Amino acid sequence: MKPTIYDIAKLAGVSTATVSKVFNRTGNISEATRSKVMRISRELNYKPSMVASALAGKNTFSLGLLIPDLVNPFFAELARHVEDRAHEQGYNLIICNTDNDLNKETQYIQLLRQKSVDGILVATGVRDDDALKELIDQRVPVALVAREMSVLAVSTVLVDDFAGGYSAASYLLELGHRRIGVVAESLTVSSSKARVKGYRLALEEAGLTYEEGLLAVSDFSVEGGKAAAATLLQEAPTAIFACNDVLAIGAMQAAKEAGLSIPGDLSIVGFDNTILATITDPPMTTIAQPIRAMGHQVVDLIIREIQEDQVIKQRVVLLPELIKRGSAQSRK
Amino acid sequence: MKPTIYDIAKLAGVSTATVSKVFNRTGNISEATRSKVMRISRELNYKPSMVASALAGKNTFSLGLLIPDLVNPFFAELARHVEDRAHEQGYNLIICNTDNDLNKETQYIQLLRQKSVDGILVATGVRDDDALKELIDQRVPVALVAREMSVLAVSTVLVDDFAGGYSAASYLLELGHRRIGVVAESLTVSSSKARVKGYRLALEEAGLTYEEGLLAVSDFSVEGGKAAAATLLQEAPTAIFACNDVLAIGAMQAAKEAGLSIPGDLSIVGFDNTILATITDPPMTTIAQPIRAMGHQVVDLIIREIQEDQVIKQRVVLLPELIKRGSAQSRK
DNA sequence: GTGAAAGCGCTAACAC
DNA sequence: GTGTTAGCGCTTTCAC
Repeated sequence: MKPTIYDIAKLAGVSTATVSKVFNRTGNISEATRSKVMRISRELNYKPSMVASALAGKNTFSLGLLIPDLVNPFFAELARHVEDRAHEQGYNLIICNTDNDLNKETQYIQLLRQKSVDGILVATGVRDDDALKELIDQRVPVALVAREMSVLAVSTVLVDDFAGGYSAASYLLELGHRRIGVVAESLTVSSSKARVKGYRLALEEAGLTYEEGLLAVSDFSVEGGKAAAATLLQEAPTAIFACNDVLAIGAMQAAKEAGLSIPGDLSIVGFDNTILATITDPPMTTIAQPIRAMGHQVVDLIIREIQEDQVIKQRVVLLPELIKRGSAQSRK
Repeated sequence: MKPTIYDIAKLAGVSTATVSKVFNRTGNISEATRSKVMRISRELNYKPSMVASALAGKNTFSLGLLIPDLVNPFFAELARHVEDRAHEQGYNLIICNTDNDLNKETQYIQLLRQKSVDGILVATGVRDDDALKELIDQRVPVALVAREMSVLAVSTVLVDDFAGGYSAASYLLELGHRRIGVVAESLTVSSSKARVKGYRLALEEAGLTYEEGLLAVSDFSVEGGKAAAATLLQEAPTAIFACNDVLAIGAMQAAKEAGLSIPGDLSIVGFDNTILATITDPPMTTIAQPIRAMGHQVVDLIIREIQEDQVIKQRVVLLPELIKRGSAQSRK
């Protein structure tokens, strides 16, 4: 049987309160009893049960992370950095893949609450999420990352998607492109929408009119991106801005299949700067999100909310950065 | 304040035992009281606390998953499928990235135990792991996935790595290649070692001698694979078998940098069949692991161990499959 | 079919 | 500096 605090107390000849205090470094304990308790604990290989401790009023030291899909390298990288930071701070991460499905999201939130996680990190793009609102009403620590929910007072860490879209389009414009297609993920996802808006503004500032025909919407997959880009190609663009690296890869494939060389015949700019962008041929020019920084910041934010009871919510907007590699060049 | 079982009991005019029974569908409860309890619960939005329930002797319904790194698409995909299956069965997943670092692994195992997870899934390649042995001694449900530990009696799900290496090399041999390099991940990782052994046997069966010079060891990264392949190239191989897709991508990059065309001048075969293999140019010929099946099976295995107290441990070996795409062809 | 009560392992007043 | 004790929210045995 696993030893409990009682076993340690008995063997060390002290009370459970004392044992508890040495493990929590609370109260005032003499060095002598402290080391005795520690010795006995080590001998019995005693480790305090976090579930008992949680029930007795302390934290569970676990965080929930709601993301669409780990297979998406952007979210895998985000999850990795979130987990790293959480672990550094003594928290564990419960991962929940929602596929941006409202039902799944609601279900997971429910579960996480029953498990009494200390906070919930939300990176899924579901809009209009009552379960989320409820959480916030009930003062459960929540923070958004890489997504937005303007109506809610909730701490948020994201990249300036609008600026990213703007900068992608501006760069392409600078290179002399005039017919620039855009392949977007579902426009119901806030980040995707903002990127397209940024793109649109850059075009309009350059005196071009935004054409519906140059926008193709896709689900999140290489195949989707490929199909979307293929339809776009009929409009004879000289460049394509894809709202994430996965879609950009689809676009690259579509171009190759259409016999177009990249960047010779078609320039492509992606978004995210995941591992994917480094392995394409040519390497992908893309808008980098500071994924690591986002992960760290959002964890720090939520932990502050957990520990202090009256914090000022904040919205951290990080700036994306254009990474020039080989998939975009001057228009011939 | 969140409602507790006492609140429900009081309002429903029954005892807490009764409420507990209706939520657990145990004992015999009249339809009348059942529905009354349910109604009140719904009105108060009552959800049983899993931490209290766990302390009172039930499961926590959470599993730990130890993996090297979520950024590695193979493990991201594995984690996704594991999470899916776990969720289907009512379990949550706590993800732990160990970077194959023994210290981190030990630390995580410790933490997971303190959190009283119901079982621990191990996909990291750390050898000789005392913490793991201890777990098994203490009858904590443990299962290995995509890794091996022959000395231990522990349920395992993996692919036949040896057969995979053999089949990769055989295919290349069949295509007429005679000088086949191999780039491996650290040979301390069981799966990697087995793949190289399979490769070696295929060579020897074909009457070739295994040359040390044709083996390059790399860390797990595109750059590592690239560097390893670059040294290999000096031995003028006509084909390279890379022990995973990430390394294969590195090899493709090295080849291109050396002015070699793929598959014209150099054939390349990878391993894993992650999303990466589909996006290279040319698409990568690789050995597919049935990642989804592995994830599902290992979850089912561990849940059986959790629920039944006397189970026969088993070792499930799935067969890898050669996926022919464009990165390997007949030797000219 | 339902309830009383002990107990899961720990924490935090409060008393000494 | 250390101990007593009353919970935390639930499960479960046993009695009715």
